[in-house]
Amino acid sequence: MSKYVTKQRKALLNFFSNHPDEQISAKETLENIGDDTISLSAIYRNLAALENDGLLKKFIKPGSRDVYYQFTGSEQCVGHLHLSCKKCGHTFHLNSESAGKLENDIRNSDGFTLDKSETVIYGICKDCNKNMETNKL
Amino acid sequence: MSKYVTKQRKALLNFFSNHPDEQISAKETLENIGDDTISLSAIYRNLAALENDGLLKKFIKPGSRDVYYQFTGSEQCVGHLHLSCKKCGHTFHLNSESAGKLENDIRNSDGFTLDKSETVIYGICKDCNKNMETNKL
DNA sequence: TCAAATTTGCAAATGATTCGCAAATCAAGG
DNA sequence: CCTTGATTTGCGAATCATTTGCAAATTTGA
Repeated sequence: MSKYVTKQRKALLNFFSNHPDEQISAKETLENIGDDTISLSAIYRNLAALENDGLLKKFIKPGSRDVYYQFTGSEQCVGHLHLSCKKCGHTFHLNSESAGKLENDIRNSDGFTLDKSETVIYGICKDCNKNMETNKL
Repeated sequence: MSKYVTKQRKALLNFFSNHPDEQISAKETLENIGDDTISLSAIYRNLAALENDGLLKKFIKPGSRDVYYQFTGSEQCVGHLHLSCKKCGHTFHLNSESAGKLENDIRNSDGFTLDKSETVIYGICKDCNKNMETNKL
């Protein structure tokens, strides 16, 4: 898809590789990159290209109206299923054993082939669960 | 949240209960309801209310720019994890045994509590897998 | 260094979603 | 059934993110 390596694309990929698992909006990526010679259009076009290449996930957080992006093309992300906490917003990786089991279960019972790079599992993370317990007492 | 049962809300809920697992945009729900005395505003407000009540999932399909809604409050849906096929767009329920295993695995290994009603698992369904095989030969 | 292909910035266009407000509808009680 | 206060609606205007057209700038490979 993308043929030329431009400053804009480099900046974007550089940002994502320094912020693995960050879930972020288009505008926020630009703000974070902080280079005002880069336009929002370029950001949008590059995000679309990355998504097209399967390196980027695009989604809405439950309850939010905003569109978020998350890079899934980095070494540390490839092959992992993502868990996203609805409370704190942090992202975690499902351990590969459980992920493998799920993958097999789904394939065997439903003939369904899981796409790890597209899937986000929502719920409440360990810490947030703890905090909710604590605050209840 | 919602206090009054209005015609608009009834129509929306009626549509969803007749179309379990349908993934559909706001505008499409209105077109499907086909009552031109109902406004898009009302649709949006009711969709937001349902989402707020946890009866509706809101998401973007990979590759698409549109926002889709899926009712998760019906009997047949409650407690099921959804599988969404990236090819044909159909939705399936993960069998409850696999879903239960996944839920336990995630909780035991990561302390993460799965939210079934928010999560959509993406991949390729059985039939589409078959077709892809067939067309390859 | 040159030319063709690609990408960019800008500003304008698009399109979905939200919002304000007066009018219509709803639920509950008399 | 009426009446009344609370809630919801429809409308049209306002927002706001995203896309697009096009000329200029950048990139790549020869």
